[in-house]
Amino acid sequence: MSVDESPRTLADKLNRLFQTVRRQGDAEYSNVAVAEAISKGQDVQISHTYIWQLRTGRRVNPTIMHLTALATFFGVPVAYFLDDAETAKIDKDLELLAGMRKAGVTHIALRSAELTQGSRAAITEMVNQLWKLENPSDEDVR
Amino acid sequence: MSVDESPRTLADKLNRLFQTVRRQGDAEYSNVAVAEAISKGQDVQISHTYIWQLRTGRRVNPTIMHLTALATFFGVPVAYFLDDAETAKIDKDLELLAGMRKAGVTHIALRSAELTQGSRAAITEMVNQLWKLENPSDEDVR
DNA sequence: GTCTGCCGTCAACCTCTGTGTAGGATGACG
DNA sequence: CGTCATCCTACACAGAGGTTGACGGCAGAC
Repeated sequence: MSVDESPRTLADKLNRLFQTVRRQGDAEYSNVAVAEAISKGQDVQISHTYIWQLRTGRRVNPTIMHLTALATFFGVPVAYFLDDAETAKIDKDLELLAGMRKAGVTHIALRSAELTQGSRAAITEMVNQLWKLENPSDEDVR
Repeated sequence: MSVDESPRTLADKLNRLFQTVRRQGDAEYSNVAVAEAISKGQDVQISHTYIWQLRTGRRVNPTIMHLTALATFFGVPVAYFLDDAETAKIDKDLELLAGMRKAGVTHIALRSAELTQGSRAAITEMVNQLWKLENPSDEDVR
């Protein structure tokens, strides 16, 4: 894995954390140190062996309990471990959705939902036409 | 749990999703329906019984694989289940989100958000007219 | 009525996550 | 050199995560 590239697997992400988050600018935390710190600091038990398995990709499907414990220790949001393309896409939609409140689109959406099939189709068509008019460059739909 | 309060436990959060995210404005998805949809749509196996166990709080510590599968199905980021701040934020949009999911409306809403002010006004007007036509009894709601 | 289909519930079961424990490698200190 | 300490690695196994299959309840169709 090159240094300036985004880590992709869970193991990569975890290793990246070990590599960057250090105490006093010293050497990396050891698996044992992290396991002990978590077991004492939070009321979650975790073994150094298991951390090693996660780092080496031998185990890839931890429970949310252990994942949050690790995230908490390294001071990153849990989403750090889960953030993939799919999540990014959903986030984008949600962002747009939130912005729609201000734009007054909420009304359109909620009302449209209560219309008959035919009326909705008409609205869809109209929206599409207007959109094409205003976005001549973009060819296809998301 | 009161309706306008943010759900706290995993079970609560999951139930909230079932309650708000429905198809065609109909009844809630059944556990069986969700299990089948996930097993077919994504390449993740999950049993309806297990979904029930999660909803009733009998199991509280799922693996990230199953959690992401559920989040993906309901169209929310995985962080919804894990980060309470994120949960509160998303909950606000959930009602709107539920409205969007009804047939054809997602497209209308998302596209409308990208239109110019004038076009949006035109659409709004058209929707309003149609809505009044189809709902003669209701004078002015919401 | 009863048949069919789908639902939520339950308990027994199986799979795999996560642990205990120990081996080998390396470096610090005497 | 030997000893101690601490690390990463390995592997068997306990037990929690997740599944299977069956039961009773409830609605609609015949």
